[in-house]
Amino acid sequence: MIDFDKLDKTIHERGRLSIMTMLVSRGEWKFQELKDQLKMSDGNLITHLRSLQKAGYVSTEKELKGRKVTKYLLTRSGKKAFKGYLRLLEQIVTQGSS
Amino acid sequence: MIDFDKLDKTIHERGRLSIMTMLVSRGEWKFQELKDQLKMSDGNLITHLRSLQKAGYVSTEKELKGRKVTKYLLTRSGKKAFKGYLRLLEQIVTQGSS
DNA sequence: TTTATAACTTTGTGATACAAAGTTAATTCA
DNA sequence: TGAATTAACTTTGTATCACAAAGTTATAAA
Repeated sequence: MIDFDKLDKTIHERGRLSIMTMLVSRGEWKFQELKDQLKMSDGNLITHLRSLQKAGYVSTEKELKGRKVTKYLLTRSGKKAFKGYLRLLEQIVTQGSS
Repeated sequence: MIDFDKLDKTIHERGRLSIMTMLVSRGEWKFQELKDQLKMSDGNLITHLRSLQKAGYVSTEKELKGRKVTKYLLTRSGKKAFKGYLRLLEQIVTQGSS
């Protein structure tokens, strides 16, 4: 039996899942890029990013030169948590396809 | 890019995802069996089952003889929707593992 | 006919997704 | 220089929803 208690709720929510998937597929994303790709409102996006930061999954880098730009990236812990999440997805896919 | 808009919210929620995964792995489940396996309260379980029924994903069978027992099973449409959902999960897993 | 059980329904609470509008700081342009 | 623009927020309000707990109904066993 799959242990659904282990399903990470922070990652599982659609908005944050899409963010995590982007961050894992490419190292860094600017706030604006995430917003454009994911078509979220500022408020919604920042709130999800804050949840992910609060969970320790995401960190930021500010560009000191030029325009005010914030880049978001996965932490080591974020990568690990996402890997664990993916393992659970795999179990679901496997069980659902058998 | 994965289209997260296509992610079926009815299925994606943890409780209902666990129900759907059970139903696809074995044809029929009694209410009591689901409750025992998933450790949900009556109210929570029935509410999720109702949502799934409302979406047309789940149907019921009542035993006419003996005790009052209700069995739950996937509809054709539920199987199809779940397959679509799994395809999206596969995309996430693939993208996340590359 | 009392008791027990399955399958509900109802109600209340707390969490949260999301949009919209407002704020702040820095940069560019007139 | 200062007005306008832009990025990155914060705040606020709403609507949804997960979940638990307690109450209801119908059936069956004792």
